[in-house]
Amino acid sequence: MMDRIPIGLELNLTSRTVRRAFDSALLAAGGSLPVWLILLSLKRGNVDNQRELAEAIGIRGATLTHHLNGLETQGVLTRRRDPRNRRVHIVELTQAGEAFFARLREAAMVFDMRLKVGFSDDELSLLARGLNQLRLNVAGNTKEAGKKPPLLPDD
Amino acid sequence: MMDRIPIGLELNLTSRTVRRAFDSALLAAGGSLPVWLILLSLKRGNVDNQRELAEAIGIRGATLTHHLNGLETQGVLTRRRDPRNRRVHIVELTQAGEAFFARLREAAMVFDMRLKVGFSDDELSLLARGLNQLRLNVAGNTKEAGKKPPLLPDD
DNA sequence: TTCAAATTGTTAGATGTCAAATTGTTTGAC
DNA sequence: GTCAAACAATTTGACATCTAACAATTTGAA
Repeated sequence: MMDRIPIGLELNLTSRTVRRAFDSALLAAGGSLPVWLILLSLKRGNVDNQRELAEAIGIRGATLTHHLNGLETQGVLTRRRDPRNRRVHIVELTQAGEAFFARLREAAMVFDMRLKVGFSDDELSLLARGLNQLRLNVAGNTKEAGKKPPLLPDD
Repeated sequence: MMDRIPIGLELNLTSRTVRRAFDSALLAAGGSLPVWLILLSLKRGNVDNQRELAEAIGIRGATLTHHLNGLETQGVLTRRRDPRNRRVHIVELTQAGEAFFARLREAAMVFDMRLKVGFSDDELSLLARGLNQLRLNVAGNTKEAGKKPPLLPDD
């Protein structure tokens, strides 16, 4: 009812602020946000190719290529053609890459603790669900917009 | 308790996805996200100088200067020195700028409706408060981290 | 078998963003 | 009055990101 700042603006400002703080924390460990996201996704092993990797972290394939070039030059990872499908590049961490990942993970874990201050488990879940709904609402197909179960009980 | 995706990753992915969709909507109206944020903040009239304007929309002063240069070249706005404090630039929309703003506002309002689908007023408030808390948690001074009132009633 | 369409990744060119250094202005201490 | 410090904005040089166009490969249908 009351006039509210559009949720999109709120999201944008929060994301920029949090990202800047996180980036600064990673910088102290020699990394950056996109690099961390790439290494984390690779270690999780739940992506099969660069297209999926790029989508998982919210960047375009071209941008991913750019970062992979840099990381390969630094000796953090290697790329080789998948013999079973030569369109695909198999991306693998080197030993140095593993050590680098461990260092960044330290910084990321510390930051995550700081970010969650003041949130209960339920509140965190709810926030995550809200964010997820925003994402669904702008997804290409309008199928998932306006999901079934309300986020809060309907008293 | 259960393993959860870090809220920072969730925030990052959501923000990128939503931003891309919004940017695309603004592009159809001849604008972009940073341009829209600048014009909106100027129209609201709650910032006194470029430093405050940049902070309000979450970019750095240098980035703002860059956009203002472009907008001034396009004839959307003018800059002149404040005679009472010649360090300050007074930024004003031209008539063409007002028309441009009106066009972008149309697109922004349509998008905001789409983004809010499935959210009740209370849910939207809660989401905004959660985002605000994240912002406080990474703010330079740790004073506001871990605020008093819980986001959800403590049953 | 062959070839058009789909898929994967890269390149090229443009824009958005930032930190650091710089220019001009104001403020405050003396 | 003078000058150092703070302040507002700009410039510079670097990265991050995007879209569009492209090259190589795979797939599927005739």
